[in-house]
Amino acid sequence: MGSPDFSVTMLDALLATEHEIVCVYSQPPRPAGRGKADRKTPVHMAAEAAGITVRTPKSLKKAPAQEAFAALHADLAIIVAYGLILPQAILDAPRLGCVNLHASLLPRWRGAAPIQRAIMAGDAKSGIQAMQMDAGLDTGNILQTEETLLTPEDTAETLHDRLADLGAAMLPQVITMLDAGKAQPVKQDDEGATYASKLGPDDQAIDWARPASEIDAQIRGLSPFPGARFNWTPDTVDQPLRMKPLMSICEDGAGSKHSEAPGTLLDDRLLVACGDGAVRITRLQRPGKGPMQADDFLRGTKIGRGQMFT
RNA sequence: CGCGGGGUGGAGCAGUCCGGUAGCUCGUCAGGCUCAUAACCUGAAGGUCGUUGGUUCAAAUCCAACCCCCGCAA
Repeated sequence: MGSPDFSVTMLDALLATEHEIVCVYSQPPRPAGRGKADRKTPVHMAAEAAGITVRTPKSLKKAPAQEAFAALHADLAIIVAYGLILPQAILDAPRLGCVNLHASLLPRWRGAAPIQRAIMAGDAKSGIQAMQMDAGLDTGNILQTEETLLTPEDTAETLHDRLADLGAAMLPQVITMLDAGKAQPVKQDDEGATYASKLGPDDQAIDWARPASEIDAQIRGLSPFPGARFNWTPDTVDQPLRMKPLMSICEDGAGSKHSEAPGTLLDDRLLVACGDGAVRITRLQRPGKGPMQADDFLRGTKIGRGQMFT
């Protein structure tokens, strides 16, 4: 069970094993992209391409859907970023239970957007974990963990890809362990739990008055989707442009002291004054355009020291 | 038929409203200067202005259709 690209990586890993995949569950096709036409999820398409039966119920709370699931007589269910709550009846159906792969080091970042939240919070490390699902939100017992250290160059994209690869490598081991009855589930410590709530517009808007380190983390944590954003009004235009920074470097060391108002450009190469320190934007996107390196942007744009971002 | 932005030498852009010699910041190539350089100077190559049709003496620019790219709480 899964929906986005992240889950496709795990599906591919399963396809490479000897195990039989009796059915794939995914979110129903939804209006998306240009034209808002209904689109199948990445998992849906990948499963079809592999010739596997796909089911896309809107909910699993009702008896018919639960009976249909039980009728599969699956040994095990693997859930990766599926997006639906699984009622107890579903959790109990497979002989070996339901295993969830979650992209954080639980109990930190339970919930919807663990990858982005980890970077936005400036965490030193992240990871992916296999967990025996229970009725709570990402509260099940941990079966296996793979950690990875975060660097100042990491974005949601790089971490996403890295965790997907780690998860794909880990998944077959977990299944083998469960099948052999050798799994050793470890209880989570609810004390340190934090929640990775869904990303919204408030998460995207940059407040230049905040410290440089936080703004840098925000930019990278939301890159490339959905993207942080700020407004810039060029001299030649009267409407502010909604700019989307995709990569940045935090410059909050000794040499970055300044007395400019937050949002002011401190040089001609996109060094922006923050409440504390400054952030240099190194990759960005302007409305209607594709992502570009700061160098390319500067070549075609009149912008320099003293201008203001809001 | 959801809304919107855009396609101009290799890159990023201006020019389009108000038709009249294809421009800017770079890159590339050649030469020069320099102990030296991603620096500086001189010169050169490189473009059917997304496509097709229309209007016009004349279209990147105005009109129509089509193709492709991008953003909109993923």
